[in-house]
Amino acid sequence: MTTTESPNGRRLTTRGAKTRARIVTAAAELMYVKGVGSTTLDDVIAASGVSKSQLYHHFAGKDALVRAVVEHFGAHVIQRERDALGHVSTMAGLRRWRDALVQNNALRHGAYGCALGSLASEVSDHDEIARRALSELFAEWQGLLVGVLRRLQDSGALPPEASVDQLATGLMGALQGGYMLAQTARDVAPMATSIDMALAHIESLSSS
Amino acid sequence: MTTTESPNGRRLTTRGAKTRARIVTAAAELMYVKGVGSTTLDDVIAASGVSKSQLYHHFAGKDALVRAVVEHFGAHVIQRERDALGHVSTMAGLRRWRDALVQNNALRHGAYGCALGSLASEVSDHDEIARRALSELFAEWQGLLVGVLRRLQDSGALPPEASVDQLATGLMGALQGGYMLAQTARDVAPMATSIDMALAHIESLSSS
DNA sequence: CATGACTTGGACTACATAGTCCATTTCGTG
DNA sequence: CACGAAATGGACTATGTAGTCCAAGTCATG
Repeated sequence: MTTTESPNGRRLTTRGAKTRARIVTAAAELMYVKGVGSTTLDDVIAASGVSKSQLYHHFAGKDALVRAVVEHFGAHVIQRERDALGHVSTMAGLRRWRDALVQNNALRHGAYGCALGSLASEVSDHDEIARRALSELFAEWQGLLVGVLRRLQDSGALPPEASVDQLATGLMGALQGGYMLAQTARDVAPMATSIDMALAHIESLSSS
Repeated sequence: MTTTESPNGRRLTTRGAKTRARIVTAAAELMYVKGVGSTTLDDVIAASGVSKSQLYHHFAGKDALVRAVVEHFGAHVIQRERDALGHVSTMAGLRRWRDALVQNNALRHGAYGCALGSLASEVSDHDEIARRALSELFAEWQGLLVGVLRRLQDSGALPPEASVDQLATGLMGALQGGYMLAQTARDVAPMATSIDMALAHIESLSSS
């Protein structure tokens, strides 16, 4: 078994890394489904099958675990969105992206919302560090949208004077608001409608 | 002192009603600022200056109190929005409505989000009854927006074929998403941008 | 003004949960 | 193989929180 240097200089065996990963994935799943507040450390222990001392060995406390979960979801979502948006350069591609998000959410009747959005609204009042991390993740996500819009602009599908930053912000807002309405209504329809309106607006700019 | 009949047939003196109201307003304030999860009943007792037995006399438990808070905020928000939107019949009026919401939120650097939205994302996983109440409140709010859009339609500012229901959903999504982004970024700018995009889209429909 | 129901105060209990501690096991390294 | 550091197991403590209980006070009503 090899050992690797962790960022803070502590040694960490692959076994330890595996344990840490098991804790984070179990915690992430629970916090996504039940919410951060009603996920207890005992829940995490039971779900991951590790002992309490392992958890406290790897994390200073619940806040540290929550921050690790934020990073975990952040990496996952950004990766997913990078794959989904990285090479999109047409309105049709953007609509396929919309379809994928909506259909993925429809599987659960919109019950759980966006992983990052749910974390954000639950955590940002309470943990300044986590709030900032989430804020940067949203910015990164939005940056991917900016990339798409720029490519649209390059291909002439969007006029050069359009403010891609503002459009990306609006699209992000529609997406997150849609998730939230869907979660409350237990129905994906408002999410679809909300994103559609943003996309329709972006598309309408080309013909004006 | 007069007594009134409460809905469930129990007698309730005006003194009792006053106590109940004090509990709800204190709980609402705390839950808005700190979140539902991290507001304890002891917090509510301390803030409202009532005793524990009073709280349990008026409410079956924390869930019941949360539901009362939902109703409280619901009545407040719907009242505010009815005043703000009830007679709006122009795009300019809609923009003034936007300005009021944004400016009101700017006072707190967007720290707390929408009262109903924050409650919704925290409660809807946990309490089905509260979730439904919030869902209906959103529908009512959206109904007010539908009213405005219909008046816009009547005055010719919006074409008859426009789907006011979908536009209202999109506007609601942009609003809620904007609140959320603002809350996470501690900056109202994304909220303003998000709503602006929705309004721009609505306005653009008239000239197409 | 007497009565009983409504209202109030606050101590008390039961329990869940965060966090601590130390003995034991596993594993990399010389 | 021997040693020490990392990793692990699980019991234990402290504390915060929801919820209970009963005695005392207040008020509408006859």
